[in-house]
Amino acid sequence: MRLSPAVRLSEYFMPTLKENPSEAEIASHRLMLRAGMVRQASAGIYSWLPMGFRVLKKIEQIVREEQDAAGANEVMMPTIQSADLWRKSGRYDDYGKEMLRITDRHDREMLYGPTNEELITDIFRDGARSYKDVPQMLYHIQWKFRDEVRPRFGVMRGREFYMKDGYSFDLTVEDGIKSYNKMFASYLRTYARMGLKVIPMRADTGPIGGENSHEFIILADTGESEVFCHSDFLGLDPLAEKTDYKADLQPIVDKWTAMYAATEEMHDQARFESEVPEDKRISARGIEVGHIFFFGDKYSAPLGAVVQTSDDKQVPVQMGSYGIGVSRLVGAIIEACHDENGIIWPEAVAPFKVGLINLRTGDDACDKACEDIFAKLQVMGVEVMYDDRSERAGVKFANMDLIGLPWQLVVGPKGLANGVVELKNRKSGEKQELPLDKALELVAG
RNA sequence: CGGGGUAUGGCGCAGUCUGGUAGCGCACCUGCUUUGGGAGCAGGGGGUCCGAGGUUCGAAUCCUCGUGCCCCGACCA
Repeated sequence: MRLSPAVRLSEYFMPTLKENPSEAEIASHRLMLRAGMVRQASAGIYSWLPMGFRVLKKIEQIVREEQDAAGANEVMMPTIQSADLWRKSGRYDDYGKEMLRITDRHDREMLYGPTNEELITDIFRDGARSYKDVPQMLYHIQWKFRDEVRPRFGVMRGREFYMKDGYSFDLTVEDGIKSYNKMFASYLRTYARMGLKVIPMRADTGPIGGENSHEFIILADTGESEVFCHSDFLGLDPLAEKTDYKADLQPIVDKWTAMYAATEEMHDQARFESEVPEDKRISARGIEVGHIFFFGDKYSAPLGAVVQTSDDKQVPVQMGSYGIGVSRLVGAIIEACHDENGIIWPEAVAPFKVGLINLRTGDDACDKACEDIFAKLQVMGVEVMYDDRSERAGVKFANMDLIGLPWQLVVGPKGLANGVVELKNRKSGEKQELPLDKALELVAG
């Protein structure tokens, strides 16, 4: 999907709010409403307005690229599923009220999918017969619905949410772990590309048990749960070297699981203190932005997803599932990246890279200079939002800080008279007056 | 699902106790003056006061029953 490379604010739909809506408690929820990214449709259900939708699509695209790079194949499954499938896995009765159940005109029982293990297993079972059909990894990015008792925190804990979920299919447990490791490595890259510091933490595997389940957590003051980890995690960079998915990825997994990291539920204070030197101990708030899980034949066995081995046996495939909360990430990134004035987008997910501010719309020199810059940025392939409205300077500055584009290019009559424009970096707050060419160069870099 | 709040114009709120036919700030529209960090003056538009019953000459206000939304907890991507 191609996003519009440039917009004029006078023609855009970005209803910003000066005051905080009373229903929004945490920063990301407040800022998303104030910046005109989303509007609540009902509890835990949101409409995505143009700018919020752009960010959602950018995150989705990064997820997609990294899934593809790891060798997963994209599919698209429906939001509405049949109850029959869920009866086979036994989850139709287990899932409880969180599952939104629907009856169609023929009184057939349907449901709005809260997840897709059953459907994907059914699809795989239908299309794979032989050990030669594995390994296989399938993923899709789709809306899901869980009828949470208490939705909150805006899009971070909505009832309807956009999620990437992937599934791996292998012949043996050993191969299954290899697939798990691929996803582990690709997740590290995915979050790093979004400008996030992510820490994999051993997750509670529940009744199934086993070592192979990790939650991917980012640190943010307003995070939902308490986490404990070694501070050296923050110095690791998953993008420092290329990830070779054909190679053995166990060293990468080992490197990222060697140091102590645990959520509240899994935390062991004694171990924490013995394994991590005092000055390296981080105890902070975290937000879960992904979860990976190897669960063997839990679904393949009851649903009959078997393949034939080279010695003529039928064996259920070994499966894993891998989730990334795409819509949740929009909120999570804001939680990790904002200040008192508004959002501070990491460049990779920013709705636009540059905000072009015309300080005096209607002034010939300013209008002409801005139109020229607006056109040049498009030629350079730099996504730009041009504030061409006849608002006062203060309004434009405040608005641009609120929506948090990485760069603000400010064009006013005073600067133009001296042959300069002002370039402000939203993150550092640093402002510099530069000749236009120089400013464009910096922005493009 | 337990506990607590709240519902008045697009947003934030007052008015409810003590009933008399709705108000303030922001936003919006028009005009003039302004113009480098959320302008000033003047004029203007917009509200079934969450819903349904009831009490009353009269209900945003009192009573009853619903509903939406938010917060804390338990639960979760």
